[in-house]
Amino acid sequence: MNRNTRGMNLTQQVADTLGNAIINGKYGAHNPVPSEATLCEELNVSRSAAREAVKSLAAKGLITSRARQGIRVLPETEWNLFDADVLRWMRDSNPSLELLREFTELRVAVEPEAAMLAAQRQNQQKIHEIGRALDRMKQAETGLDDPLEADIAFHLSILDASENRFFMQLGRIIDTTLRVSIRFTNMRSGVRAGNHAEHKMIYDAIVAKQPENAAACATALMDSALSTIVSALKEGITKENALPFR
Amino acid sequence: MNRNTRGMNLTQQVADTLGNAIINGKYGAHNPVPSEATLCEELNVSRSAAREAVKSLAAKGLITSRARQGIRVLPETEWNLFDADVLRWMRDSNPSLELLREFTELRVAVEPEAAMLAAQRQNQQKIHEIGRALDRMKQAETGLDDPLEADIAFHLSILDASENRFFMQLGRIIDTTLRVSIRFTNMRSGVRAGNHAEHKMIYDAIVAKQPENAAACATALMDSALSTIVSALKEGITKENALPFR
DNA sequence: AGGCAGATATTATCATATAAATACGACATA
DNA sequence: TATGTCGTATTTATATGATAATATCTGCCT
Repeated sequence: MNRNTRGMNLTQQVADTLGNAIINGKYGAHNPVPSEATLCEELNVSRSAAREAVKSLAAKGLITSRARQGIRVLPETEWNLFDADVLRWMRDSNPSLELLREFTELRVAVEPEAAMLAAQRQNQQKIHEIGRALDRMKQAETGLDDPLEADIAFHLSILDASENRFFMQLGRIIDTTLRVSIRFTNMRSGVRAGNHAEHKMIYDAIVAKQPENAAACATALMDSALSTIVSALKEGITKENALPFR
Repeated sequence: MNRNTRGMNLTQQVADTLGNAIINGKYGAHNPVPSEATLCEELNVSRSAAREAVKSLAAKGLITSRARQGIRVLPETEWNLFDADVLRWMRDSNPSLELLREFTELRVAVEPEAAMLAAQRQNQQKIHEIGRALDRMKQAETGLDDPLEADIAFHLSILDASENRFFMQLGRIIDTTLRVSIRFTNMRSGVRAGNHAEHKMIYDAIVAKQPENAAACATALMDSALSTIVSALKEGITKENALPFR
C-alpha cells in the first residue's frame, strides 16, 4: 500500500491499493483475493478499514464478498468502466492502446451527438464557455496556455452544453482519459496548425444554430483521432514501446 | 428500511434504503443526512452496517463523509448515472420523462455506432445472437414470446456484437431503463407491425457487412423512439398522468 | 455413487473504545 | 475593527473483540 496517500483516508488508500491489484490481475482464479483476516495483516490495517474498502470496490462492481465464500473478483464484464476510479486504475495499470481505441469509439458516438444537442439547445452561457475554451486553444498555439488543458476544456464544454446529464457525466471520465489520449494523438499526428481551426468549425456551427453541421464537424474531428489510434494499432505499437502513452 | 430484502444483506439493504431516500431528495440542504449515530438508531443497525453502506454510496458518488462534517449529499452532477443502482433508484423514485429523453439521446448516439462496429467486426457467434433475438421478436408478434424481453435482447445483442467494452457495459444500464422505455414508446406509438421489420433491417445490414447502412437503420429506429418521447413531453405528459411509465 | 450431517472456515453483524479531523467560537493581537 | 491563533466539542475514522450466519468441505451412511 504505497501509492499516493495525499488527502486519502486509510479506507480509500486500501481501496486504491486493492483496486489496482485486482485490475492488474494480481488476484483471480489462480491467486484468489486473500481473506479479510489476511488482508488486514498484509496491509496492517484494521478489519473496519479493510471491510469498508471492500464494500467500496463491491459498489464499483469489482468484487463480491459473501460468507464462507471469501472475496471474489468479478469477471471483467461486471466492472463499472464508467467509474472514474476504475477507469483510472485501468489506464494506470494496463495502459493498452486497445482500451484507448474502444474509448475513442465511444467518443466518436457521443461527441457529435452532444455537439448537435448543444446547437439545438442554444444555452448561451454554456456556448460562451465553449468559446472561452477555444480562446484558450488559440492562446496555447503561442505558448500562452496549456494545449492539453485547453483541448480538454473544449471537449468538456461541448458535453456540458448538450444539457444532457448522461453526456455531462461522460465528461467526467472523458477527462480522466483525455489526459492520456490527447497527448498520444497529438504526439502521433503532430499538433497540427489546423488543430484550432477544426475545433473552431464545431463552435461556429453551434453558434450558427446548425446542429447537423456541428455534428458533422465533430465527427470529422473524432474520426481523425480514432484513425490515428487505429493505424498505430496496425503498426503493432504496443504498450511496451509506446512511451508517450504513460 | 422496508424495501426488498430478498438476497440482500443488511449493508445492501441499508444502502438501498439510503440511496433511495437521497435520490428522492429526502436529504439535502434543508434536511441534512443524519449523523452516523442517528442513522444506526433510526434503522436499528450497528455502526458497521451503516458505515459500510455509506462507503458503498460514496463509491457511487452520492455522498461524502468527513469527520465533524457529517454525511453530505453530493450535488446531482456527481452522481454516477452509469451505475445500475443509481439509475434504478432514479427511475423508481423520480420517474420523469425528462430522464428518459436524455437517456434515449444517449442511445441515439451509441446504438448506431455499435451497429456499425458490429458490421465491421463480424463476430459470427455474436451476430448469430442478434438473429436469435430477432426470431424472438418474430415469435412475439404472435404471442409466442414476450415482446419486451425480445426487444431488449435484440438491442443488447447488438451492443455485445460491437465488441467494445464501453458499449457492452452500457448494455447493462440500458437493460435497466429499457424495461421502462420500450413499454412507454410501444404504448404511445402502438406496437407497429413494422416493429420487427425495422429491427430486421439492422440485422440484415450487419450480416451483409454494410456498416454505414447498419448505422443508418439503427439511427432511424432510435430517432423514432426519441421523437415519440419528445412529442409526449411537448404534450405536457408528466409523471403524474403518464401511468405506463411506472 | 449419492446424499445427508456435522465440522470448519469465512464473512456478516454487533458492540465498544480510542484516535484523528475539523467546524466553531473564544480570545488575543495589531 | 479585522485577523490570526488556540481550545473545545462533535463527528467520523480506525481498531479490536465477540457472536451469528452461511457456504463449503469431509466423511459417514445408505
